[in-house]
Amino acid sequence: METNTCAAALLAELSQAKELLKELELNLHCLDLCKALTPRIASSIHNSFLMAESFSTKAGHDQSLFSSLALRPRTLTPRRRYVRTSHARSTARMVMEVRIICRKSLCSWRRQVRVSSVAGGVEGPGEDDGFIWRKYGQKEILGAKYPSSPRCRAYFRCAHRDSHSCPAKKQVQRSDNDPSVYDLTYHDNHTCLQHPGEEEEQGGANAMQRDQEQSTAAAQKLEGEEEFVGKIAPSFAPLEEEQFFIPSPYQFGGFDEAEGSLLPMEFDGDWEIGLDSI
DNA sequence: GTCATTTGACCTAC
DNA sequence: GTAGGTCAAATGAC
Repeated sequence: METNTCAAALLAELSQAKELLKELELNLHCLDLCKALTPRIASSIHNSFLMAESFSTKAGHDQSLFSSLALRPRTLTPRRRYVRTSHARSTARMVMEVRIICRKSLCSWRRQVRVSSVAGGVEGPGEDDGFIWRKYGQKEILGAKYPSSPRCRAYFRCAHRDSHSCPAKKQVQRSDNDPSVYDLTYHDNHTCLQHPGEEEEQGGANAMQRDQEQSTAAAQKLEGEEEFVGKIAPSFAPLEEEQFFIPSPYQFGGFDEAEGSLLPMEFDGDWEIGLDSI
């Protein structure tokens, strides 16, 4: 594919993702619409990454996507940087927005859980999502609105982190707007349910069944008893800098329509615009 | 004795 | 320098 054609296709895909995200932002109050939009956005972003990856692989590092964005080296010092043209700037802004959205909306997500006043402490709802968590830290948070409440955020990781290398984590913090509401921020998905470890394999069907039951219970909890608020709204903070860098490899998530859940996937493409690491 | 939690220290990004 | 996130030794519960 010719360079300009590749760039145009990528820009079109990114534009579509941006439009879908705007639509999502406007309809955050409508859960059904959000659910419908999310896989379309994830698909569009995924396609963009695939395009960029194949583009980059085909054209080579310095002559790849970013040369088509009219990025030109200002200096050939060990930390090469690029000065962007206006066209490149708008394109780069789009890429950066997608990156922010990937990080904020797909790698992590947040929901709020209303609990009774009986439940005290920053742990709040505890293990009510059906997963087993281990607390590994607690931190005081500045500027909390309710000084009487525990002004801290508790950090939990999946209890199967060691045995299954499960990366799932969550943060629990009392909401500033309503002390009876806890903000739960999740990072990464559970892999322990999808990849049973050695002890389950040795233990046979019982352990597998237990995991499946736990998974089902968790799903029922998520759908039923708790108040789903939505994913973190994407941020579109204006870019002030003339230069920017995108780290690589970059971890982002994808929406599995069949599973109805967010799945982590590793992007290992070349997205170093600034070549900062050279 | 084992395991989970607590909490101060440390690390890293901004 | 500061704040957020993580580590790991100490502590407590069973």
